[in-house]
Amino acid sequence: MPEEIAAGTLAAKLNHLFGVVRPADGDEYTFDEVAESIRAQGGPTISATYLWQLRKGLRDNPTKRHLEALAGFFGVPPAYFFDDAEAERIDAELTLLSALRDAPVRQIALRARGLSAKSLEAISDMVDRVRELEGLPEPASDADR
Amino acid sequence: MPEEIAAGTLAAKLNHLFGVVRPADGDEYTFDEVAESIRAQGGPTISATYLWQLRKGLRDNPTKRHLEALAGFFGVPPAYFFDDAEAERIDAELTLLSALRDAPVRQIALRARGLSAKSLEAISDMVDRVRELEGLPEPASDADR
DNA sequence: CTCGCCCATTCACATCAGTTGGTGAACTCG
DNA sequence: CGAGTTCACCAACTGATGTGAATGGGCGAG
Repeated sequence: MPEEIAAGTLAAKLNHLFGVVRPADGDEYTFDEVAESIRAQGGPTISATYLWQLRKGLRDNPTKRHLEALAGFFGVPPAYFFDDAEAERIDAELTLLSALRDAPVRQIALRARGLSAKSLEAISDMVDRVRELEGLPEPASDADR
Repeated sequence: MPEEIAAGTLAAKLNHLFGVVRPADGDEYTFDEVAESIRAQGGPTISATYLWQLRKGLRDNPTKRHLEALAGFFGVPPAYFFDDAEAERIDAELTLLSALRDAPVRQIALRARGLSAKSLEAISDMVDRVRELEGLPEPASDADR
C-alpha cells in the first residue's frame, strides 16, 4: 500500500516525476541510476538512500543544491518543487510529452521552447541526420508540422 | 568594502533584495527584523545570524523551507534564487516598483497581477477608502492610469 | 534448487546547516 | 562622561540532513 503520501508534498511530486519520466525502456529509473546520473552531469553527490527517503517522505527539506540537481535531472524548473500552481502547469506538459520517455530528450525539448523558428528547423534537421546515422527508422506518425 | 561577492550567487541576490525592499522608513531591514517577521508570518524559525551568513556568502545552500520563507518575506517567487534569467526579470520589476518600499505592499502588488480589471478597480477603491480613514494625504503623482 | 545479481530498504554514523550565546563598535539618552 | 540599546559580526555547539555499508527479497541463469 502507498502508505499515504499527501498530495502537494515534495514526496508526492518526486513520486510523480519518477512515474512519468522514464528511461528508453519502459521501467522507472532506479535510485542508483538517478544518483549516478546526477553525479555524472557534474551535479553534487546524492545518495540513492537519500533519494529513497525523499520519495517516501521520510525526509523533506533538502538543500538548494540538491533541489537544483533533482530539477535538472528530471528536466523541470526548480519552481516545480515549490509552487503548486507551477507544478500543475508543468505536469500538464509532462503528461503531454510523456511520449518522450527519456529525461535527456525532455531536457532538450524544454530548452528548445522559445527558440526562433529558423533555429528550431535547423536543430530538427540535425536530429533527423543523426537519426539516420544511427540507423533508426523514420519517426512513425508526425501528423502536424 | 564589499568583500567581493560574485554576481549570480545567492549572497548577491539576497544582498540585492535587502537593498531594494525596505520598510516604510528608508533604511534597510535589520537581520533581526527579517527573522522575527518570518517567524511571525508562521514561517520556520530562522536566526538573524544565519541571515547574516547567507548574505555574506559564508553559507550558501539553505534548505527548501528556508528558501520558501525568504522568498515569502521579500515577495519574490522561490525561483528567484535559482534561475538567473528569472531573477533578472523580477529585478526589473523590483526596481520599477522600488517606489513600493514596504514588503507587504509589494506582496499585494505582485499578487494583484493578473486579476480582472473589475477586481483591480474594486481593490483600488478599497485602498483609497482605507487611506482616507487613516488620514493619509492623496497620493502625490499617479500620472498614467 | 542455488548461485548471482539488482534493487529497495534499513541502520549507524559523519557532515554540514542552522542555533545559541557572546563581543565590541556605534549610537542615544541620562 | 557612563549606563543602556542596537546592531553587525564571531565562534563553539547541536541536531537535522545526507551518506556508506549491511540486509533481505525478487528474479533470471545455469
